[in-house]
Formats: sequence, structure tokens, C-alpha cells
Amino acid sequence: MTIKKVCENYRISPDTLRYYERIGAIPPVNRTENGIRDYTEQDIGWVENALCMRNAGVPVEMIAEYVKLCRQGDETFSARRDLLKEARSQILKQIEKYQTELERLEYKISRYEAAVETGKLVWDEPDCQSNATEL
Amino acid sequence: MTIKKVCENYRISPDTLRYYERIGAIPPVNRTENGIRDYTEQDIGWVENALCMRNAGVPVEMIAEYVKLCRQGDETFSARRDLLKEARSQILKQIEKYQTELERLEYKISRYEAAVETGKLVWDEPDCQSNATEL
DNA sequence: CCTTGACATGGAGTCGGCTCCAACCTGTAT
DNA sequence: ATACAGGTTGGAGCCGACTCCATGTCAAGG
Repeated sequence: MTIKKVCENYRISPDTLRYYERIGAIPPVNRTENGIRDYTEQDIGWVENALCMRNAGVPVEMIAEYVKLCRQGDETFSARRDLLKEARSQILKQIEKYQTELERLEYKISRYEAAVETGKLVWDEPDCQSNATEL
Repeated sequence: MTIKKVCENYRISPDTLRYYERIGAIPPVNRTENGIRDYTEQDIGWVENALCMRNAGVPVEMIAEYVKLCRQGDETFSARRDLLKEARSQILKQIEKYQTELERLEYKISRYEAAVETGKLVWDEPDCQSNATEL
């Protein structure tokens, strides 16, 4: 499968794909005789893996590390597990952060909904931090 | 309150604080006669607002836009509400993405836990070497 | 044959979000 | 009075993650 096709399937640019390969976030891709990349199912599996991890906010460097471990064989199972656990804990922290922020945001939005109605913006607590935005 | 104090309270650098001010993510801060920043409660409210929004992944530019609207007065209530709603929808999307990814990660980790025990890494689905997934 | 177009490469450029720095000012302590 | 601690500024630099570009190769079509 050509790079073009893969890019279309996953809505990414060829540059990104080549970039991932260059830095090791995916292993070297199969080539035709004249050096053109020809992605096998397995190559595509690696691409998906990289995209998944990126989606999860995992830094490319960490993905490269994971790929490297994978290619080192069965001795690295526990290292890979640890790496993934590390990634998980980071995502969890991030989700938590976002959820806290989401609540604040909901509150603010509700105040603004009211303000649009009444023409007056008011907060429940007099000088609540994020509410100090009203002057 | 000095910049130092504010930085300690929020664990950020003075550079960041000055940067936020420069780009308008917080309004111009009060100064003493000799030009030293002297954060009032209100200034700190703005700082907290900026940090909250950044924590939520809102780009600094969007924060600056929000601040600008706030300073323009009561005519901008609905614009501010819309901006916050936009921010909210982005956070929601992000959380969703992360949660999807989290599931995959959990699955992988469980496979690796097993692999560390048994010495054999196996996936439920045959060609899941990198946990292929649709996008 | 020559052009076209899809690919290759290495390296430079971009962008967001800081972070660092040199050069300068000022109030307090030794 | 001199050193020091803590501010100020504008501008440069850095980092991660792409993204763009000049130049080159090759295969197929007119």
C-alpha cells in the first residue's frame, strides 16, 4: 500500500508518516525495489499504534521507545508494560485536570446564560477566583 | 503582592506571568511608582482565570480574546458565553478521545501483565500486533 | 524522447508556549 | 558606597511536533 493511500485512510500527511519513521515511532517501512514505501498490514499496524498513542497525548519519543522495546523481543515485556502504565497514569491525570476545569467552565457558562437574559453578570461567591473575571 | 509571591502561590515562573500579560491573557497589572508589578486581588483573579483556562488546554490566544471581551463591557456577555462554550466543547472532545485511548491502553497493559507471567504475549484478535483500530 | 506526477531525501522553517538572557534600575544591608 | 536582591524590558532561544521545500529518481503516457 502506498504512502498516499495510508495517509488518506488516516487523514495524516505523508510528511508526518515519514517523520514518524525517521524518529522511530514506527519501524522502517517495507520498500519496493526502487525505494518506494510499500506499507504491509504489519506496517499499518505500527502506524495505527503510533496514531493511537499520539491521540492519547503520548510524546513521540515515548512511542519510539515503545517501538524499540517491541523490536527487542520477549525480554522487554515488563519494560513495555511499565511504559504503558506510565502513559496511562499521565492520561488519567490529564483527564482529571480536564474534568475539574470542565466543572468551572460549566458554572461560568451558566452565569453567562443568566447574564445574557438579565443583562447582569453575577457570581455566587463574591470574589471567587475564576469569577474575578467580572469587574 | 509581588510577582515572586504570585509565582510561588501558583508554581509558575515570573517569565510566564509577564508573558501572559504581554500577550493579553491577563490585563495590564498594577504597578508601584517605580514600575514594579504589584498584583491586586483583581489581578490575581485574572491570573487564576488564565491558569484555569490553560489547564483546560485553552490556547493562550483564546484566553486573550476572552479577556479582551471582558474588558469591553456588558455588551459582550453573549460573545463570552459563546467563547466559553467553544472551549467546553473542545475539552469534551479531548476527554472523550483520552477515554477511548485509555481503554485501549488498559487492554494492552492487561495483555502485558499476562505476558510477563506466561512469557507469551497474545492478543484476542489475530492481527492486533499494534492494536489496530479504526479511526 | 520528453513531460508529468508520485515518490524519495536531508534540511530548513513554523507554531505555540514558554524560558532565558543581557542590560538596566532601585531599595535595603553591610 | 558598594554589593546584593529583586524587579524591569525587549528580544532571542528552545522544545515538541510537525510541515515545507529544493532537488533528485523513476515509470508510464502522449
